Amino acid sequence: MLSAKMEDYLKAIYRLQRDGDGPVTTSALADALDVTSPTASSMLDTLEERGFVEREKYQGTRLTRDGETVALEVIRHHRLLETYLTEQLGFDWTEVHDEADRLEHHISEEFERRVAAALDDPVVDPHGDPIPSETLEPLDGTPGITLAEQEPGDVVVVERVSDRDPEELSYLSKQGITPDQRVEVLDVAPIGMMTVRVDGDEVSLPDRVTEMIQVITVEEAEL
Amino acid sequence: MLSAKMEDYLKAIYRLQRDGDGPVTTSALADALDVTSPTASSMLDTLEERGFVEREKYQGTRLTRDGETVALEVIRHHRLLETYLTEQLGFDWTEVHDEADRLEHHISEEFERRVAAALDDPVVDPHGDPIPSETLEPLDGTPGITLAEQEPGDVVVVERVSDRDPEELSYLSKQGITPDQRVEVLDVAPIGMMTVRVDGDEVSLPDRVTEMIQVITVEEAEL
DNA sequence: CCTTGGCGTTAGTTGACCCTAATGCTGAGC
DNA sequence: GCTCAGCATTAGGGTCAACTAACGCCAAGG
Ligand SMILES: [Mn+2]
Ligand SMILES: [Mn+2]
Ligand SMILES: [Mn+2]
Ligand SMILES: [Mn+2]
Repeated sequence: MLSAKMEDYLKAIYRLQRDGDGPVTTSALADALDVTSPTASSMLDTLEERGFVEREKYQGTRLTRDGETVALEVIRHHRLLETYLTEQLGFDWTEVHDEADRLEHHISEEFERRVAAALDDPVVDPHGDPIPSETLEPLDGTPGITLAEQEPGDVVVVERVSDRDPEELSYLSKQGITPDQRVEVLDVAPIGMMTVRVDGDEVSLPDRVTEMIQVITVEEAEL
Repeated sequence: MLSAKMEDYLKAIYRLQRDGDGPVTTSALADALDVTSPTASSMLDTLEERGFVEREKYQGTRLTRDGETVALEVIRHHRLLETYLTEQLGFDWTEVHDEADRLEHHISEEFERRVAAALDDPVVDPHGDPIPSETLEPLDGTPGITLAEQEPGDVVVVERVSDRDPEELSYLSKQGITPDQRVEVLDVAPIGMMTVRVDGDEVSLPDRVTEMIQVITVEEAEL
């Protein structure tokens, strides 16, 4: 069987592969997982041996279909758990990430099925992230538009908010920036910052944050 | 922090200490955890070093107050999880043990609180086992009466059914032997077996099973 | 084309958790 | 009081997943 760590590696490779272009470098992976390169490198050996990744020496790593399936499975667990903790157990949706990040490795398929059923088979989690189906079909990999790309006067609707940093997430939530929220861009400062209007209030956000907020047009949102 | 294994050791020592009389022998512990004696012995060294157990060389092991607290914590997690899985997620109560046995080591205190609240702070789990309080007060250690001790003609009410063996549990459940069920002893055979009437049906059970079924008198049950 | 800095891999170490084989203790029966 | 069986501990090893230190590759700049 796979250890929790191995699942974390596969999940991280999946993300990096989706966000970047070519194969995933060892150091990017090490960075994402907060381990040293040698540690990542030797784990990659193991994962290759078991058929979850393919590597070209010095040239980076790609997931095999098996590896992608495992990654999608873990992501499904994670997002179902976040949804469940939020909607059924009353967790604040800014606080669920760590809990889901641990439990995703420890629940059974039966647990997964029951949770999905209790939630009526949801297709997105509370951050707006898509939940892989039970059959683990690959997710649509097209990047989507971010708030950072918008210009003054543009009005868009928040689709997804990254859940990487709980503090950031909590702050955004307090400012009213959550999925389905309508946002108007007021000003783009040349110092890597943007001011938007949300629910009547003005909020300023640095680029590193607006880049993590995925949006759709108002027209798309009405569908 | 404590590993899942360490928690399992402490839980096992707690049980053996409660069921037996004196300190827990290394081989009994090894048996319970399905490891060899040397393995158990060296884990006990570690647990002693960390202050969770006290040992007298060759004379056995006892939990310290800290060790008991950890054991109670894990047992609380286990029993809350079993109750939650059964009552809120629709698991069959014969199938929850393994799931709870893994998850008990991985849920946060926040998760524990939310689950307890969702269940209205239950005091017994679906097998009839008492759930330690949030403050982890020691549980009442008095043994209780078992079905095995009853004689023909006695009528009692099931209080607790052991959840150690899922198959056994499933069989008993199918026969209607669950907490709060009234049972009449019809016959005690001299070959280590007993026949009882449950809900109109006759059921025969070997001693090793009736010893694991804790009962109370009909009068006690009415309180 | 050769150097050099950065990244990747290899080698060796550690800690957790398991094993088997050998040795040490203890108490019950002679 | 001695013996010996049974249990406990010690010794020695293995695997897994992390680490640090050392070494190898490679591409960009001189
Ligand atoms: Mn998340
Ligand atoms: Mn799954
Ligand atoms: Mn149980
Ligand atoms: Mn707890």
